[in-house]
Amino acid sequence: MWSSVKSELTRRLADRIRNLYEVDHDPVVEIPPRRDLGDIAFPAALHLARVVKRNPRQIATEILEGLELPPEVRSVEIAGAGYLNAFLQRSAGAAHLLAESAVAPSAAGSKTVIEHTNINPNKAAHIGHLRNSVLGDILAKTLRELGHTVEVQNYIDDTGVQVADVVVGFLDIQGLDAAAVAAIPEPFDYYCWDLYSQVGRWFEEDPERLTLRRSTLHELESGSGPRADIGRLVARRIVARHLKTMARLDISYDLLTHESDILGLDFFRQAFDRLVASGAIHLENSGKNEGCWVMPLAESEEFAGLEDPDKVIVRSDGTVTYVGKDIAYQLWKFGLLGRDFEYRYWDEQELWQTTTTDGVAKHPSFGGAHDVINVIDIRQSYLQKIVRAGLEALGHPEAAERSVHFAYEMVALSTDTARQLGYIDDDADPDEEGKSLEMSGRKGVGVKADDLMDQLIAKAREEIESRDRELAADQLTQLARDIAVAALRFFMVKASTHRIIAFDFSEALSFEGESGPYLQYALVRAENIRRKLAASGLETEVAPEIARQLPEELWSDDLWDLVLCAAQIGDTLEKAGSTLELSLIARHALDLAQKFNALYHRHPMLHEENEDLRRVRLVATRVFSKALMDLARILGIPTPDRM
RNA sequence: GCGCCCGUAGCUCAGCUGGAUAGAGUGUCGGCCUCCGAAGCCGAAGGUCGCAGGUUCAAAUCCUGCCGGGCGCACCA
Repeated sequence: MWSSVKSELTRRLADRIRNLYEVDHDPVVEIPPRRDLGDIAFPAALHLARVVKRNPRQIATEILEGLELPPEVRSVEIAGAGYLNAFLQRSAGAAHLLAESAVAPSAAGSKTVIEHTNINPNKAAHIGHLRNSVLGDILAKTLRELGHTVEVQNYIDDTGVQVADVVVGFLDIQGLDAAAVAAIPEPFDYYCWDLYSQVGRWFEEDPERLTLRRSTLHELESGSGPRADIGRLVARRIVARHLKTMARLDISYDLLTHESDILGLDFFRQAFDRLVASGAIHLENSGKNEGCWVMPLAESEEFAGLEDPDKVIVRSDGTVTYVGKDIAYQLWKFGLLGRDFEYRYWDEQELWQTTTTDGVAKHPSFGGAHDVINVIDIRQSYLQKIVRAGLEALGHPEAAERSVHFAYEMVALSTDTARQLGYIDDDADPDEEGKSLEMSGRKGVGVKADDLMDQLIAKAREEIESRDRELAADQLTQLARDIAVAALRFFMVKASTHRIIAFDFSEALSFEGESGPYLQYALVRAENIRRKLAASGLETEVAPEIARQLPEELWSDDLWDLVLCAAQIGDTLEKAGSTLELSLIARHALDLAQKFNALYHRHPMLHEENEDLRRVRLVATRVFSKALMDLARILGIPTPDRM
């Protein structure tokens, strides 16, 4: 009803304006700041003042005169400088929201591939990775809600430099063989976290040692030899850990795609031949890129001003850069490569993954997307542009157009947190005061995702226990987890994508104010009211037909404001989906919860004698719960009924 | 050097395609648990919207130029 009444009013207004002034005007829709001003505002008269050369209020009067109102609209008034403000039928509007969801799938079901997480399989996941995974997961849920078919892929860079470095650590520093690496106890990803930063220092001590990285990288790419064996082992063990970490946050995937399979199945060779044939890349015969296959970017406006106008796709030693492999992968995602992976099911992890040779005959169909969204931090914008340029060069401008880079800013550590963890000395340079510290897997600087989860769960448990909730042990465990998940996911999604998050322990561990638990608490209260109503033998539900008949004047502005806020969640999801600004969903959820919590103290239900008034309040509460449950589901925030 | 992002209350941030008294959270101070759960609510204090121009009936919002901070421009990803 919300969107239909908006568009109907807009249409009638546009008609009226055309008849009156013979101009085509597309009326802007706004929401007035207060309910006493109205529910939908049209500043059309203000915009027309210049064209029509008349006082806005006068124009508004002329438009309003003879404007036929849709049945959902009670009245339209002129306000302020010349706003046309519509007031909706409140009982009817609320009844409508009781009967139907405020979210209507709009997409036609076309397939979207979302790539997210993509953590290098050589160390534990840290909170920066969590931002990626949480955003990717919420994006997938949002698009599904809007009617898209979504396939989530987690790309495993198991043949890259980062894995190579850990292999060097095991083999050349620690002198371990594959069996010994396999025998290292869990948490294996924590072990590698330390080893990886150790390798970095080891290389710095003697740059000659970098030849070991090079030869390891070669072996990883060819897939045979002791270094390749250890590489595979490391990648598999780490990925298993990452999946477990993500599962704690209810994040899962449809498919793991391995870079090694892109190489093993000659995906890159396929793409390479086409890149050469199309002239998109050429072999450099001189200069600093001598012996490399490069993609010239100088002519493209998008890449203007680069220090080096060429991007290396194949290194002089014959190995392929990440971008090269990613072009092949991107082609496959669109079904444009002309070949497919083999697939097998990873039983322990319960998900499909690509493979090179031992695939099974029966598997779901993967790839072949209409749209592709890559969730990757903003620092990789340059590389993502090159991937798009590659698609374009290969004659797929439409695929390039539908390749979206969902870029988000980094997670850094706040000064306080960095100091707590010992990354900054207490007597550090005063100039550094107040500056956040960038995390670095290479340097071993960061907060591990599992550590944060553990702390959140412990804190939640403490909070619950302090309240004497009389829960069984397993209920307490479950609830502590639910609250921790809510806190963490909300923390990651409430920030705008273009903002750097300065991660601060005290802020992340707060369950008050703008937090996930705040949302849960509002829902718990709403549910609790219904339990109490039931216990008193009162009705806990109002049928839409009854709600429609409730006296209009019982709707106070504040109660109606909550309903109107709930009516708009569909708009927010649409906007979040189209702009990739998922924080809008979090903000809207907060807005709902804040409004409800405020009403909660002003409009008691149990002790209200007037049956109709009680019903109006119950309707508002039900509409609120439904809307916030919808948003919580999309945000991946669990909704316990007690806490 | 070129490109992108940020600069709004002590701190962390909202503020949508210009529009109705610049809003939250947190912190500080003061209230509210014989009354549907105080992880909550109510109130107070707190802002030259980085600076300077410009466009406009109207600018935190658009344009230009500065200043301050961050990031990118690898044979790492």
